[in-house]
This record gives sequence, structure tokens and C-alpha cells, in this order.
Amino acid sequence: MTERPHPSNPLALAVLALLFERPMHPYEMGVILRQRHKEESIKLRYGSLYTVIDLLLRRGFIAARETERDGKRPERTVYEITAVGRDELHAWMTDLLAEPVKEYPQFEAALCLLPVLPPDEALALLRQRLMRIEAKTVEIETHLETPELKSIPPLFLVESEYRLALLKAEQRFVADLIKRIESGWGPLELWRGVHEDREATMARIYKEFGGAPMT
Amino acid sequence: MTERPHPSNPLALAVLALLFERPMHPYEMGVILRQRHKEESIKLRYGSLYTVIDLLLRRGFIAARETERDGKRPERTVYEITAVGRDELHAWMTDLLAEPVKEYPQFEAALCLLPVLPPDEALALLRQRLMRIEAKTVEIETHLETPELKSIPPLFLVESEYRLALLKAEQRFVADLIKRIESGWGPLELWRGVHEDREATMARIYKEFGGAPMT
DNA sequence: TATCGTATATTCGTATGCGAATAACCGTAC
DNA sequence: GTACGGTTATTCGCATACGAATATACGATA
Repeated sequence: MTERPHPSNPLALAVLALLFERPMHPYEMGVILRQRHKEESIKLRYGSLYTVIDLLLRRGFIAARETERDGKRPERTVYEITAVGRDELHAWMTDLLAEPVKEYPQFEAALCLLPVLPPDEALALLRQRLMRIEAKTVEIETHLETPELKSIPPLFLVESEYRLALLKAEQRFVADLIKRIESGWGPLELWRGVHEDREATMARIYKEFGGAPMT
Repeated sequence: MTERPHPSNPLALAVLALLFERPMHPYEMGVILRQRHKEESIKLRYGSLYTVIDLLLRRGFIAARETERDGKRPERTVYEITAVGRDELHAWMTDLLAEPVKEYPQFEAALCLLPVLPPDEALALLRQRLMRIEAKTVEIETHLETPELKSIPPLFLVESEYRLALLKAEQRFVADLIKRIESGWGPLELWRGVHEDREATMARIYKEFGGAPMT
């Protein structure tokens, strides 16, 4: 056993899952993912779709079943999942569910470097973000309340609930951060110093905190 | 104005922020990011570091200031940020703070495809995940309680608080999901059906819900 | 003093991600 | 009947990410 890592692109997982259902051709996979709103949770680019299918093929997780042609249209190749592919699907799902993977949200990176913006500017931007997040949560909530979705078993909607839960957590965090900054958090006086008297404040930071934390 | 998009790699943002502080050479940037625990929030691969520096150079956001050599060691090039680079740093930070960007956590993808695993298996895996998340939250919490961190201004630790907030939200979500599955959520009978009598259940799903939600 | 592991510092080759190009078909509106 | 915009379906080429390789210095240990 060579114990290869799973493909890096989650779109490959979606392909395996779809072919676990029944054989189909790439374009159809894309259409179905879209119909089922899965592209909200799994990034879909047709370019990548064909790339990952080629990868799955090379690894022996899927196989070409037939290539059909309709008039002078480009050929369509119908793929099916193999036994190894089913094993891979199972193993991959197992890993993803059981083990949290380290990820790098862009907002976290920005927070990391927050001191490079003056506090009043940061505050204004965070307020904008908060409004946009609020709009987004309302959007997801009303979407989930939609009559045609009410008849769908919740099992098929978990991912939206998860997204909503994370979004609300971020909303609370940002609202809280804003309040804290408003009441002198930072400490503001130090934060302002970075922008008002760069040299002196940097020197002070290096002296007092070993330079370790800054930026 | 060609209005180019920001570089795709957040490591480039970190480079700009570091050079905003003072000129330095690539390896030093890596060391500092590590010292300050920023690599927890910004993925650091030395390979990528040199790639993004080349990118920033081509865009005119940074410039080579001097290349020094120490004995027979490889040359080190010291870079500095340019005026355009400072503008870019400011614009990029502004965008990241004010606008939530769509991201694709792997766990969300897995939840999307949850029906491909039998419910009892999924349940066991979610319990494992919950334990690991709990361990992780405790780890972050105790890290934040660490004596040497208590003296650091909170401004320099926001990103950890954010990470903790999201992690706790996921923890609550997973704990809740487990409880719901335990009490028949799914509905379990349908979910089991997918694995016990594939054909029949799939047919039923297609008939009752238009095939739209599955997998 | 030979050897080994670790820190310093960068380059290179490869696989992947994806925007853009391609191209045929189809309905409809003029 | 033809011009159009949208849908079907895939290929291609370029830029990026990053693991692995490279090469020197240096301190410890045997």
C-alpha cells in the first residue's frame, strides 16, 4: 500500500459521490451540482472538473464507460466509479468528517495584520462587514424558510445550516469586536501611536513586548 | 487604471505588511511570521514565499534594495515596499475587512455528501470530530491564558480569538447535529434506506423530491 | 577531527487550478 | 431565412503553489 493522500480538490469528492449514484458525463455532473445547490459548498469550475476527472482516471478511481456522440457535437465520455473508487470515497469522507483540517480564512489573515490600518478606519470597515454579514444571514435564513425547501428532508440541507452557524458566529464576533474597539480596546492609544508616531511606538513595542507580537 | 485583482495568496499580504514595518530579506520574513505565530493564520511555505515575492516585484509593489552575501552562503536580497505597494496593502486590507469572501471549508463539502455514508457510521465519525474539536478549543484557550501572552496587548491576538469563536461555533453545531441524529433526524429511516435498499429508496427520493436534493 | 543534526537561504520542476477559447446546437424574434 | 443569445460540452495554455533538492555554516557529541 502506497498510502497516497486524497486528491486536493474537493470537487473530486463530489465527482466520486455523483458516480456512486450512477454513471454520467462531466457536464452532467456540473449541471446536477448546480441544480442541487451544491456549488454553494463545493467550488465548481468546469476547467477544474475536467482536470479532476483526469486525475481520478489516472488513479483508477473511475473508468470511462462509453463515449457517445450526438451529431457533430463534441464527444461526451460517460464515466463510472470503480471498486477502488468506492473505497476512496469512503475513506475520504471518513477523514473529512472525523478530522478537522487546518484552514486559512482570509478574514483571519486580515485580523492578523490589523495594526497596519489606523483604528478609526478599521472600525468603519468592520461596521461595513457587519452589515454585509447580517444581510447574508437573513438571505440564508429566508432561503431555508422557502416553501419548496420545507418539504425536503433536513438531511439534504445540513451544509446550509452549518454555513449559517459559522456566519452567525462571525457576526457575533465582529459585533463584539466593534463594541470593544469603541470602548478603547487595543489599547487604542498604542494602536493610534503606530500611525501617529511610527518610530517611537515601534521602538516602545519592541522594548516592551520583545517585538514578537507586532503586525 | 487597469484595476487588477489582488494577488491570490494571502502570504503576499503578509509580505507587504512586514516590509511596511522595515526592509528585510525573504527568509527573515518567514522567521518573523513564525516567531509571531502568524503562520497559524497565514499559510507559510518557503517555496510560495519566493513565488509571491517575485509576483510583488513584477507588479512594482516591492523593490530589491540590496543583495548581500555572507561568506559562501547563497546571496540574500533585501526588499523594501514601494509607494504603490503601500497603496496596495491599504486597498487589500480594506477589501478583506469590509467584504466577506466566499470560502469553501472541507467539512462543509463533506456535510453536503453526508448521505453517501450510512447514518451509524456518520454518527461515530461526528463523535470523533467533536472530541478533537473540544481538544483544540481547550488548546487555544489555555494558550491564550499563557502568562507570557497575558502581557501582550489584545490587538495582537485578535486572530486567535476569531479562530476560537469559529471553532466553538462548529463545536456547538456538531454536538447539536449528533443529538439530532440520535433522535431520528434525517429522517433516519430514509437515510438507512439509501444503504439498505438503494434502488427503491433512490426511486422514492426522485419521485417525492424531484431528485433535486440527493447527495 | 569526523560526523550528524539543525539553521540559514534559495532554486527548480511538476502538478494543479482555472479563465478563456472553441464549437455545435436550438429556440425565438425580426 | 437569418441573426441573436443561451445551452450543451470540452480543450488549452498560462500562472501559481509547493514539495523536494541544493548548498553552506555551525554547534554538539563521540
